[in-house]
Amino acid sequence: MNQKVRVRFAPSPTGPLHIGGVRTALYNYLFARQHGGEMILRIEDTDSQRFVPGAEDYINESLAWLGIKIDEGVREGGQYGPYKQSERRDIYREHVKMLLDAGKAYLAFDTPEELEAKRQEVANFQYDASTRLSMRNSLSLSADEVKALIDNGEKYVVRFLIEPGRDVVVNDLIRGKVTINSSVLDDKVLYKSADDLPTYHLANIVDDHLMQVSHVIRGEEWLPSAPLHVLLYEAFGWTDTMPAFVHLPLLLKPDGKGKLSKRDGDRLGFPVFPLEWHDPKSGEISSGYREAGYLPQAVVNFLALLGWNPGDDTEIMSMQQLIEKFSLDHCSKSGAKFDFEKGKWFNHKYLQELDNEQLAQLFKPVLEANGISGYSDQYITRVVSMVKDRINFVRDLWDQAQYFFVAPTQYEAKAVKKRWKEDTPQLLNSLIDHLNTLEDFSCAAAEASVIGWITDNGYHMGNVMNAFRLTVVGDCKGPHMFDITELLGKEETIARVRRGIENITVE
RNA sequence: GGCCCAUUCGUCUAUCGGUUAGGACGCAAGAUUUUCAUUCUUGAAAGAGGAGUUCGAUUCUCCUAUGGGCUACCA
Repeated sequence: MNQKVRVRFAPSPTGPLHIGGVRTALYNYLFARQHGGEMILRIEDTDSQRFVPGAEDYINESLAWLGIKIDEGVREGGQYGPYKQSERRDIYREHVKMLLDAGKAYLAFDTPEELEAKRQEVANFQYDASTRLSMRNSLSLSADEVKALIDNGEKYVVRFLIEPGRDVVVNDLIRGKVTINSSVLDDKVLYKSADDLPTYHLANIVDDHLMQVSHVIRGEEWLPSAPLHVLLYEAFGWTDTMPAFVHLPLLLKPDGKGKLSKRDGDRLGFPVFPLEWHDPKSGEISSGYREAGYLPQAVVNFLALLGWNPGDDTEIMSMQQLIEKFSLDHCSKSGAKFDFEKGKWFNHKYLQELDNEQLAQLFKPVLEANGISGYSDQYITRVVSMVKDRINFVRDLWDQAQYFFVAPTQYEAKAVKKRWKEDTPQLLNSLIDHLNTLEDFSCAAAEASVIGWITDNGYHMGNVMNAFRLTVVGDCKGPHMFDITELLGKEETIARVRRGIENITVE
């Protein structure tokens, strides 16, 4: 590859960035970084009807959260700007004129209503070589008629004139050669006079060319229009510098059919957006990975492996490692069903790699939300160190560790039934007596002493320890018992055992 | 309907003509543990179907089936 690698991520600000879009951005980023190239963020706001306020900020914030860095864009600047298509009208007008002058495009005056009527009337109607002469356009109308229409202020569109009967070849880097006959393509609308804006197809080609994009890496939904894009490069005479095309397989619904959509998240209970999104119009809130407790590195790692693999069994990879290992050769061709369970596992793995101190800091807001305050960082850090291996999300820490902050007031029914026998209160009372004699309440000392006491008296280890745990924790679960009591301290431990004896009753 | 793309365990995937078809998630069992979880070990689990090409096909070709995408003055 002698050309400088320049890729772009070109979302449309019509709503929150979809997780599939995030993956496309990620692959672009990995590819660019690996080749020492540049990554452009271009805002494709050519549909004035669907523009959503806040969507652009959302895109920026999402990419930043995930660690996908942009080299050129609206915020970052760059020498090929503007990077927002609505600010490039002059450029598009100029290029539309080039095609018009070369006879490779024409004006069409058919109204949306007329087109709709035509589609009703003719099955599989397509605006192409076989039908264009029967429509109202600069090919079927005389020059005078066209001029009159324009002078009269009639709205028109510019359509690309497609020559039928040609096999157009798209050389896709992960699929190989894809051939489509130009006869199945329609004369696509390139520009709309109504809002003085191009459509995706024109803007895309012009911008990619002007911004010197070397590789167009996008979703598979664009594959059918790739031949059109090739034809457009030809029409402009840019074939020599045409970028390479890469169409990524889609992210599919975990269960049913079709590609992953906004609704699936709500339906199946997992986010499909990187960040929580508040829809400005409907007020509807869609959950995001960040708010659901995911670490950005986990999301990146998980997403990277949905459609690509490193060629070996490595699964846990940092962004840097992904950049080093990424390869188009190892991208799969078929769509990947979204496996939320595996996503959880990745988050679990990444959580384990965090320092206890870092995790403690993440835990603090959760504690506060549960009305807990006044604990030292050391205390929280020790709690975290004991329970971290059993969590998938930061918020799970509360379920696993709340007894370190609040004494149990309820006792798990199943555990009580299994572990609370008639002689348990009596047993625990003598345990209290023994605990009271302890000078050293540290884990090792307390454990040695209590176990000695149990064996000396011939008690059953399981009976004593489980009942003990039940009173202190509220359930028969949790880390090593004497680690808990050491942190809780002698007084609190004994108080809890006492309370347990008073409150636990067998049905 | 038309056009295009795809098809290996339930899921994500490895294999680039010769393998006991490998790994991971999930699931199951066992070990460890005073509990739960972690961890460890083990197990069940796949080449859509049919024709070719070949000494030999999961791998190459074709057909069928199935899945997906596109078919807008949306991207």
